[in-house]
Amino acid sequence: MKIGEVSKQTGCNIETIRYYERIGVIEPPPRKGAYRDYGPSDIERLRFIRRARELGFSLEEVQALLDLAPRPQKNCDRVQSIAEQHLSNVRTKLADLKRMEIALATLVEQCGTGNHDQCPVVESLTGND
Amino acid sequence: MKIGEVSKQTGCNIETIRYYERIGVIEPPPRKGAYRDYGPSDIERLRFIRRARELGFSLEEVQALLDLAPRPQKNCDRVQSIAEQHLSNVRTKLADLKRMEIALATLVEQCGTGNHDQCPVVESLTGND
DNA sequence: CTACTGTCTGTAGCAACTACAGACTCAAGG
DNA sequence: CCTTGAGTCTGTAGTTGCTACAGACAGTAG
Repeated sequence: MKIGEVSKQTGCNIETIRYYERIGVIEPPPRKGAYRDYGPSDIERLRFIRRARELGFSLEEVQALLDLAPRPQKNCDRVQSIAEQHLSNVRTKLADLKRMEIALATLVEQCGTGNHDQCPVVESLTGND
Repeated sequence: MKIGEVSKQTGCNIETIRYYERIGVIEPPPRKGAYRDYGPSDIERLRFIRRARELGFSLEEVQALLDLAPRPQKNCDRVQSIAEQHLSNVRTKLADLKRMEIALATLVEQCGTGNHDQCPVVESLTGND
C-alpha cells in the first residue's frame, strides 16, 4: 500500500506520515521499488496516533502509549497515569482559556453597549496597575 | 532604564523584550553607551503587550491592537472586531478542549473501576472504526 | 587594576507539523 | 517504444512565540 492510500485511510497527511517516520514514531516500512510499502499494521498504528493526538497527547506521550499498548492489562496502570497526568494538563489549559473567554466576552459586550468614552478593550489593556 | 529593570517592571523576560524588538513589535530604544535605554512609554507598551498575550491574542493581533490603541474611540469598532474574532477562536478551542477532557475523564474513570479485561484507554485508541 | 554583574550580538533549539523545489518512478495510452 | 501525468522521493525551510546558550564587551565598586 502506498503512502497516498495510507493517508486516505488514516486521515494523516502524507507529509505528516513521513515526518513521523523521520522522528521515529513509526518504523520505516519496506520499499517496493522506490516507494514505501505499508501494511495493515501501519494503518492501525497511525490511527492510534491520530486518536491519541486528537485527545491532545503530545507525540512523546503517544510514543510512550504505543510502547505500552501491546500489553494492555499489564501496563494499564502506567497508561492510566499518563492519561491522568495529561487530563490534569488539559484541565489547567481549560481553566486558562475559560478565564480568557470571560474577560474577552465582558470587554466585547461593553463595546456593544454605547456607554463608554474610551474603547473598553484598549482601556483594559492600557490599565495602570 | 536598562533592560533588566524593564524586565522586572513588566514581567517580560529580557530575551523576550529583545525578541519583540527584533520582530518589530516594539521600537529599538536609544542607546546609553552600549546599552538599550528605555523610558516609561516602553514600559506601558510592554505591559499592553503582556496583557494582550495573557488574553491569548497572537503577536500579529497585538500589533494591530497597538496600532489602533492611540485613537481608542475612533478605532473602537475595529478593536472590537479583532476581539470578537479572537473570542470566537477561543470558544472553538474551549470546545475542543472540553471534548478532550470529557473523553479522557471517562477513560481514566473506567480504568479506576476494575471492570475491564483490556485497558480502556488503549482499547479506545486501538478501536476499529 | 581587577573582579563581578549585567548586557550585547548571533545563533540554535523547542513542538508538530506544513510547504515547497526539483528529481524521480511507474503505469497507462497511443 | 515513447510520452504523459499522477504520485512519490529527498531535503530543506518556514510557522509561532519564545527560550537558551556562547563568547564578547561595558560599566561599576572596591
